[in-house]
Amino acid sequence: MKELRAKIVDIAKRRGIYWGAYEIYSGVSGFYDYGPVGALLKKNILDYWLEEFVYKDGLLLIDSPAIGPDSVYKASGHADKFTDYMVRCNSCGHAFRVDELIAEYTDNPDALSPEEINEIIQKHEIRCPDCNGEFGPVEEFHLMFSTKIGLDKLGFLRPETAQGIFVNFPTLYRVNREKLPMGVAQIGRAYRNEISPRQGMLRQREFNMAEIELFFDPETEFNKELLGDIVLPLKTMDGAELKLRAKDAYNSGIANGYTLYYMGKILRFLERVGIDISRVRFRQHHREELAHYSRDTWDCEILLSYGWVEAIGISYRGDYDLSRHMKYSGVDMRAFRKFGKEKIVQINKIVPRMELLGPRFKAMAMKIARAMEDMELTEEVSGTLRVEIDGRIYEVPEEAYEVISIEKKVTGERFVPHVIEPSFGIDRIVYAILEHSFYEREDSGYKVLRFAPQIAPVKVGVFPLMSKDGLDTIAMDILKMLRISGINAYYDDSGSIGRRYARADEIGVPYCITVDYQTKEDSTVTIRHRDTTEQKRLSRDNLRDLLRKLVLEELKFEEL
RNA sequence: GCAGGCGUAGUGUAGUCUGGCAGCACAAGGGCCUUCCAAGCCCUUAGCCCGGGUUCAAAUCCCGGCGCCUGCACCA
Repeated sequence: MKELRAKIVDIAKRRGIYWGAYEIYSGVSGFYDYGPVGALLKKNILDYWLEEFVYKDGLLLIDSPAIGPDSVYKASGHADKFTDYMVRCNSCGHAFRVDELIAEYTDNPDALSPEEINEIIQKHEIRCPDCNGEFGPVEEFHLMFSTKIGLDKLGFLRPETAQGIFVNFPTLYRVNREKLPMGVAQIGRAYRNEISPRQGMLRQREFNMAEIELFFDPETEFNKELLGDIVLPLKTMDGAELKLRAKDAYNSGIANGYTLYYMGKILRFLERVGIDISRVRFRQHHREELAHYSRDTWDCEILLSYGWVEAIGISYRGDYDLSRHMKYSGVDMRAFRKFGKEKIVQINKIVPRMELLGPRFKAMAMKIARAMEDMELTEEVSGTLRVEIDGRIYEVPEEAYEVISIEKKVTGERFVPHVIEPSFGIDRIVYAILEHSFYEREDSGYKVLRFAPQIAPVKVGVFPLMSKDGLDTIAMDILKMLRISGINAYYDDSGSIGRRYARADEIGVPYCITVDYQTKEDSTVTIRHRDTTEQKRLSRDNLRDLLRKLVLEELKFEEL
C-alpha cells in the first residue's frame, strides 16, 4: 500500500497534479500547490459538485470572507474549543499540553482558566517530565490562525466556511422569501494551524471545503419520498456494520432524514467522480467524539492506503449555531412557523400612561414605555414595576400604567431552525480519486489514472502519427477547432505514438485523436479510448459534437 | 512537541562507514529514424537541504538549523 502512495506522489509531482508548497524554501508542511493538471481536476470536481448539490436541489450559493472578527468565533465556540493551553519548561524549553499534565488533578481540564491552571501547577508542584524543571506561565495555542484586522482588532482565519453562512441567515432567509427548508452552499478555503500535520494532502493547514447548511423546521415531517432505494453502507455508533436501503434506515430511526438523503447523494456523487464505492462507508461518531456543535455526525469515509479516511462529514448541528449567534449578536435569527389554523389567545398587555411617565422620566420616558409594552406577561403584574434599560433599573409606580387583557390572533410562532451540514473535504476527495483511479497496465506496466471524462483535466490529446507530410498541420487544425469549442485539448508530437498514448494515460486523458495517412485521403481520424486502448475511425466533421457528448458522458465509446 | 529514520539532477538511486574529479537509470529538450501503444541511435539540460567548524581537501567527519518520513501525542 505504501508503494501506491509513493507512486501517486511521484506521478503528482512529475505531471503537475500537486506537490508540497514553497519547495524552493525547503517547504512548509501542511501546505500544498495544485499544479496545472490538479487545479483543473479540482475545478472540474467542484463544477460537478455544484451541478449535483446546488443546481439540482435549488440551493443558494454564497461566498463570504475567510477572515472574521473574533466576535464571530467567540459566538461559534471555536475561540474556546480551538484553544489549547500549553506550558513551556523554563530550563529545557520543551512545551507540554496543559490538559495532559493536570489530567490527574482535575476532572475537566478543558474548562479551566489560565489562572486556575497556574494554581493547580503550583499546588501540586508539577514539574517538567523531561528535566524536572519549573514551568513558565500558561500560554495559549490556537488551532485557528489569528491575525490583526486593521491596527489592532483581533481576527481569525475561518476554520470552516460554515460560519459565513450562519451569520448571514436572516438576510438569506429573506432572499429565499422566508421559506424552509433552505439550503445554502459555500465553496472556499479554510485554515487550521495544526501542530504537526502529516499524511500529505489529507491533513493541510489551508484546505478546500465545500459546505452546505440545510436549514429546516424540526417539527415539519421529513418527506420520505426524497429517499430512494439506494443502499447505504453504515457503521453505527455501537460498531454495527449494516447495509440498509435509505428508506429502511429512515424507518428504523437510525439517523435524521436529511442526513440519509445526503448520504445517498454523496454516494452517487463519489461514484460519478471516480471513487470505488465498495470502499466507502458512513461511520457514526461516538458521543464523546462529537464536535462541540454537533448532535449527531456521520463521516463519509473512504478506504485509502492510509486506512479509512474521513472525506465528508454530515453533522446534525441542531439549532446550536443560530442560537449562539442570536445570543452573542442580539439579532433575531429565528424563522417563522405558520400554524395550520390561526389561534386566538388572551394576552395581558401593559399600557403605559405617558402623561405620568413623561414628567417623571423625561428623555427616558419613551424607551421605558416601549420596554414595558414588550414585556412578556406570564404572571400577574401589579405594584411598582422594575424596568431595566442598558443595565439601569427604572421604577415605575403602579399608577403610571394599566394592565389590560386583549384577544390576539396568532398565526404562527418564531423558532430557531435546525441545521444539517454536509461538509466536503475537497482535497481529500481529490486525493482519494487519485488513489482509486490509479492502476498499472498488466502488459507494459505503465501507469494510468482512470479519471471520469467529466472530471478529467485534459479531455483529448491530438497527435499526428508522424510529424511530417502535413499530418502535423492537420492535427494542429483539429486541436484549434477543439479548443475553440471549449474542449480542453493538447497536442503532442514528441516520441513514438505509443509513448504519447502513455503520457496521456498518466494524466488520465480519456480520448486521443490520431491523424494518420488515411486522414489525408478520406478525412477520418482515429479515436483511442484510454481504458480499453481500443480505436475507432471517425470523420473529422462530427468530431466536435461526438467528443462533447463523450466528455459529458452522454455517449459511451462503445456506442460510437 | 517527543523518539527513531532520512535529506545527492524533475523522479528513483550509487557514492557517506574508510574525506581525494559526483556516477547510473528513467523522465525532459533538440536532432536522426520511425505508418498506432513507453522501439533505436546521437547530442543537451540538470544535483550533494541550509549555515558554521575540522582539514591541503568535505556529499562524506563534527556542531547547529531547516525539512521530510514513521511511530507517539494532537486531529474542531
